[in-house]
Amino acid sequence: MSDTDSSSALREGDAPGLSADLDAVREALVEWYEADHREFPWRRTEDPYAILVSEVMSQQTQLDRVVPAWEDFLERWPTAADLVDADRADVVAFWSGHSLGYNNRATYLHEAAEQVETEYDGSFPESPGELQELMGVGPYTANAVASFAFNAGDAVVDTNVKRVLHRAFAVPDDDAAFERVADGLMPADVSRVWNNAIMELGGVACGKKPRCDEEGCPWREWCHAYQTGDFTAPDVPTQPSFDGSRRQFRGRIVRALSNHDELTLDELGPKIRVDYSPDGEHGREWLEGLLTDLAEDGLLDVEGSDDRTVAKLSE
DNA sequence: TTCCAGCCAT
DNA sequence: ATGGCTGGAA
Repeated sequence: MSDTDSSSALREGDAPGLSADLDAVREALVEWYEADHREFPWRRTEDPYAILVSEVMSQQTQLDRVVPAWEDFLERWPTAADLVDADRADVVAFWSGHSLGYNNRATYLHEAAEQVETEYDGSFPESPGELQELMGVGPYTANAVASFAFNAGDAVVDTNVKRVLHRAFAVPDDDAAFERVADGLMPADVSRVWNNAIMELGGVACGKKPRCDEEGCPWREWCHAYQTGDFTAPDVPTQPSFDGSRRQFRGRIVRALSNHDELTLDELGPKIRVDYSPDGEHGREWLEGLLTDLAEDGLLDVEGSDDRTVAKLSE
């Protein structure tokens, strides 16, 4: 169920292609998932901390690349209490060192662990609503953790689920409609297996390139796209190119500082771009702007000014 | 080029 | 409501 619209029934036009035989649709998906699915290590635990770590890492990062990072992370900080005791600089350095991207997610995770320790005495809340109060945890992640750790989540709606619902049941490309249909489709008290199953379907059989027959999609007999041959997916906004972007330089700064403890502007500049010159277009002023923003994101500490400015990863 | 289990700040 | 954040791989 959505955080914003907790008890909405389906509306006219939400799912013109949804079969009347809801129970058959539901059963087919769960049976398909249980018969065969990818093995990820976080699917073998019910520890909410371990699951939160996997979910935060998985946001915009391919799952195969998350596996080794997740294993290393939990070996280093096995519990939320261990993570709270860690220096934030070490958590950020770990994140950067494992090429997980979006370094501020490392700070969110560290902050969330602190919230669990101080506000919940070390034991995770179980409801999506409370989970969503944790730093870095939005509607998707709250329902994922509630589902996979406690079997107590509402239907998740991510890009996989949207694509599946849009194709299978002709749900219009509208967030509220996706929420209502996802809710209406999920059987009661099975959020753990259900949310795994529907995302598995979107990841394996109903990806950008559909593999309906190869993967034995359980919904072929009801699927609007399978019948019409129109596998259009909801638009995913395209990102501006990464090369030469501001994000690229933020990433390089974090990586440089995780290797060098602390650096002045003129030491750091040449490490992140070959054409750095203190008074040039990409000089101290430019670099200081990036550092200030990174500091506001809680990733860095910056002290001093002008040529004596020194940056390091935050404590 | 485009994609990938989103969330936060404004 | 919109922009910013990351980097490896297909």
